[in-house]
Amino acid sequence: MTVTVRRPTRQRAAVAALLVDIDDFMSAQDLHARLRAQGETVGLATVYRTLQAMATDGDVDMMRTGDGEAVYRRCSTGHHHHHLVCRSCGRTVEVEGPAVESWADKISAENGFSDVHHTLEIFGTCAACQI
Amino acid sequence: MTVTVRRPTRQRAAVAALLVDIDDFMSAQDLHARLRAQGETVGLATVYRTLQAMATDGDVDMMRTGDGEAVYRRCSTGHHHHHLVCRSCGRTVEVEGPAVESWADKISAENGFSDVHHTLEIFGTCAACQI
DNA sequence: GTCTCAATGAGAATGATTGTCAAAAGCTTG
DNA sequence: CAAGCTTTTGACAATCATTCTCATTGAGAC
Repeated sequence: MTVTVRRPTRQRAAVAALLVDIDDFMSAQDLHARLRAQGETVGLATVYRTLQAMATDGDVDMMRTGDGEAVYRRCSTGHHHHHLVCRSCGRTVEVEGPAVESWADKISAENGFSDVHHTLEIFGTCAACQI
Repeated sequence: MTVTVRRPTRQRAAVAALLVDIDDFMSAQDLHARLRAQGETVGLATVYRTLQAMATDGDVDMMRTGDGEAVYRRCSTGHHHHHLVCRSCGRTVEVEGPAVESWADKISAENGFSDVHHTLEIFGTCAACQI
């Protein structure tokens, strides 16, 4: 078991803090811009590296928008879960679907696939945005 | 209802033909390189435009790889379906999951989301690749 | 304090994708 | 078939997110 050590730094703390404040998916670029706007001095490359590290550690969720941009969001639970995202305002609801998980496992097994992993996101318009 | 007219051209035919031959997901760059290798003269921009048009028309499936690159594949059915992709050899199996569809709809409705749409892909190692 | 190594940052580099715009190619009509 | 009109193409520039490089800085251990 490999345990990667991550040193706590001011930049890492700033990124984590902003992720707690905002609670919708945000791109690395966006996050960097906001940090700069707040007066924090953090390099763009650092934001990318930090987000990737946090995603690897399971501290944030990473998702791809329709045009392939990576967006991140603080993860409320360590559980495996999926998202229901409003395509208009970005509001996100974390959802779980045990049935989906077992369906994916069954399908994989039936086709001889092992070591499987899946991605599932649902996009729509939330109640507040469909006025 | 808007009906977009698309003119049949040599380039469009070449792309379609190659997609029939290869039956795994392929990126626009990759497709372009293969066409060139075959001696076809097709511009890269044209390949991108053609693939996007075909995806819009539902003639091919578009998916994003783990690193955000768009990959395309000929669609065997017009039905809504998902993919089980071997992360090693790229072999793809089209799968359907009625249960997943209804689960997604239910979850969306419960949270007040409308006009929903979802993405779901399963990645794993196929039987042939796990030797 | 000092030593060591991970972390940072500025900017260059990469690489996919899109935009531009003049030239070429499909239809349609005469 | 020719003319006219419109879409499509292609070479190349432009974007833009992401990664790389490498000298400098900062954290933790002793």
